Amino acid sequence: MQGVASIASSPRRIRQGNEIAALRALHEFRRLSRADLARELRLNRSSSGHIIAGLIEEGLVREVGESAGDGRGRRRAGRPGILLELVPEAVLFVGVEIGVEHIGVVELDLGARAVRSVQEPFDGPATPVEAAVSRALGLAFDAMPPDRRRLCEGLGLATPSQMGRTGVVRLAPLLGWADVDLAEVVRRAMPLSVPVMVENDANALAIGATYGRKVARAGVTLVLNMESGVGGGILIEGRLFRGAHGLAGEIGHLGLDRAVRVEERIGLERILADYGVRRGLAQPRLADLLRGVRDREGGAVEVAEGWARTLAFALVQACRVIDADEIVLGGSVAALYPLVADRVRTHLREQQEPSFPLPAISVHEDADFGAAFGAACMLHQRFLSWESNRFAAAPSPERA
Amino acid sequence: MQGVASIASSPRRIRQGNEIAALRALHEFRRLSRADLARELRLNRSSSGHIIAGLIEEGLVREVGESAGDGRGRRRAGRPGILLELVPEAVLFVGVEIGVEHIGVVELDLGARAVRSVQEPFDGPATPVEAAVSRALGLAFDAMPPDRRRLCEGLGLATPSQMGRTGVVRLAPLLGWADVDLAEVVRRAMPLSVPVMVENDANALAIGATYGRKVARAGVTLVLNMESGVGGGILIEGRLFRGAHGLAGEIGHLGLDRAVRVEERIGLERILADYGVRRGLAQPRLADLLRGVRDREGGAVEVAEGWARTLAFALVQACRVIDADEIVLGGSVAALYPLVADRVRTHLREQQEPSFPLPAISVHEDADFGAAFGAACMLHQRFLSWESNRFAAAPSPERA
DNA sequence: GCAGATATGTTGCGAGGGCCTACAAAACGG
DNA sequence: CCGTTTTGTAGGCCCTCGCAACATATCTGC
Repeated sequence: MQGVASIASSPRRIRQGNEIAALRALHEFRRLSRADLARELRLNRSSSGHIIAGLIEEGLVREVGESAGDGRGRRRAGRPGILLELVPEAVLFVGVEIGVEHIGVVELDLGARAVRSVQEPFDGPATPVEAAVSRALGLAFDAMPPDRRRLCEGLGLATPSQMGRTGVVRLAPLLGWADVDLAEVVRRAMPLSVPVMVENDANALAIGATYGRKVARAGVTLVLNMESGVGGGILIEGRLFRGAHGLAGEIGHLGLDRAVRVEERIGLERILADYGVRRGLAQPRLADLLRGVRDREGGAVEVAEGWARTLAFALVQACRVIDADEIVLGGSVAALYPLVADRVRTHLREQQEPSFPLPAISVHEDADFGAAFGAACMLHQRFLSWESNRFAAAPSPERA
Repeated sequence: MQGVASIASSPRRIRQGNEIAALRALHEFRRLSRADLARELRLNRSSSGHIIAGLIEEGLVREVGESAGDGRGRRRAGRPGILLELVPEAVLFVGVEIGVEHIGVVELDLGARAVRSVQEPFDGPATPVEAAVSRALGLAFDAMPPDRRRLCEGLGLATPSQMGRTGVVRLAPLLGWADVDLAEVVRRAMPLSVPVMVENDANALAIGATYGRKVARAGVTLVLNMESGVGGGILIEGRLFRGAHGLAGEIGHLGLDRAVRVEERIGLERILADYGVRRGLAQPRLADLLRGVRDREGGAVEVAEGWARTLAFALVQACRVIDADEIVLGGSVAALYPLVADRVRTHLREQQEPSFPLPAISVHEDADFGAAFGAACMLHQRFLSWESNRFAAAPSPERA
């Protein structure tokens, strides 16, 4: 899969490439006729029909009863096409998150929709790798009926770890892991033989928070996950940018100056502590702070203003390096953003050069299963790419 | 060239892809036999031979008199292969830099070597776009004999401008340009019809400083251009990462804190001014500072130490965002680095978390024609890619 | 010096895929 | 009701690759 060789191709790979392109187009546009598809892929109508025949045979695509119509009921002259769509229930992708305090599982269908999700409390730091993986896989597969299991086409695992491209964990301070071949541990513990991918939770969340809006959004997106720590992930043209060691986007570690890091100022713990001191509360909760800001309560407003200032600084710093045009805020602390959005924008505008375009900022809702969902999305994306193991039994036998 | 369609392929595109792969492999490894190439591209020997026959026909590849041998003279048993190489003089790429004080031109051959370079003084701020472009193209083509012109396969232009992917300049404060379709201006002024690419000078320099070591280096490289201002560019797997607006990597604009920017501390002007104050010099020169540091002269050493500290801070900040594993320092100020390399590394280690791998740092020499060279490299890279206009007259006529 | 081993380059054949053309089918418009 | 337009499908053609076989060129060991 590296460099020069990946360009070369054999006649059979043509077909594979076109099948992938067809599946992606159907995922992106939901419903297309064979003729639409031919235009989209710049193929001949007859080739399009032939490819679709194969995919229907495989059970991945089906004809929709309804006939075409131009989206808004407008019918053009001419014979209407037979609409095609992916068969959502044809395959299944499982995403698992092993967190510090909980384990989560999400099942994704071929339409990249979550069809099931479960969560359990979990004591991460007290659990060795093998036990944690075993527990997580148990939650994912034990209750799954065998005929459903057979539909599984991949498993993604997200954990708060620094890990290399191949799934070797260098360090996971929050879980007490170090130098573990996590992907290998998972593969050994898997009850079925499907592709396994592992990824840092912030990176997985970044994928999940942006996946499916458009399959490949042009531009650069920075996704933040703001809890006690502040993690992040970067997407370039819809693909995750990991950096050299999987640490790209970890803007919580940016320095405000040489002494203080961003996450020590905008993380959950710090803003709650600040709020507690200002209001004389022993155990302040985020909900209290949010209500306080909404009610323009003294103390809460100051905390929110400081948060907005520091967040803006961090975003400006990050944008100067990666020039993002979109920022997505996730994690529980992100709930603060809508309350101080204009303050953040003001600070952004003040700190950034006038000529530098400001990024669009949005909040990612429904992040409950964020990392697990993202991990499953990684396998969905993989299924619709050259790495898909639909071609595993394909031509080149000299490949390990 | 977007998303789904680029995956689709036809038998003719297979051949094109394999020709590209062959050219790239020959560029990367300099000399290969047909059998080597077949292994490299994972093709059959016979296919490899057929592709090479086509490329020889086109005049892009030739057989080398010498026979194989395993690089170090070691001959294996068996019939030795006939070595092949690119024909450097088969084509030509022109790179042009329009700077603030000079115009530069570089000619690149198919081996990505500079075969000619010219430079002229130039008054950038006083020259309107059309005149500047006309002057630059004149320098590039007026003295070029017609049969050499015909070999030209593309022109790259680097200028200190913010510009979009399509070559529209948003703003070029140093040249006084704004909202110009620079690529279009160049195309209209071109004496020949070849692909034109325009790029920000820091980005072009980044490409030039890293091009050709390996065609596609794995990992993330940050290239800095340190003069009065501090610009930068980012390469991911050997490809330029522009960001959403072409501003990625501009780490001179990073904030040291909310008030001061990095380039105000490590840029040429500032360190010379500092040095001048400390030594009571009216017009200090960089050479003096360098000598001072080498001689452990008071004042010079302090300036260098401050520079090292700030540079380290900037690099740490950038690495926390993009997780680079390699940093290349360019521009005249980079000459300071070798004198304080261990100080920089100490500061890096202190400021970065212990678990974060430090990037390798090197200095890019011979940056005289850096941006022009890089601009030419962009077209060399393009020629060895799908965008190559060798396929322009190819199948799809419905493409604009 | 010579046979065997090993690797290269070339040739002919076959398979698979997409393109082109032609044609039937299914709507719409007057 | 007929012409127009678009869709889906079938057959023939061309292209590219893989495979197997062969001639070629070198090394190795006797």
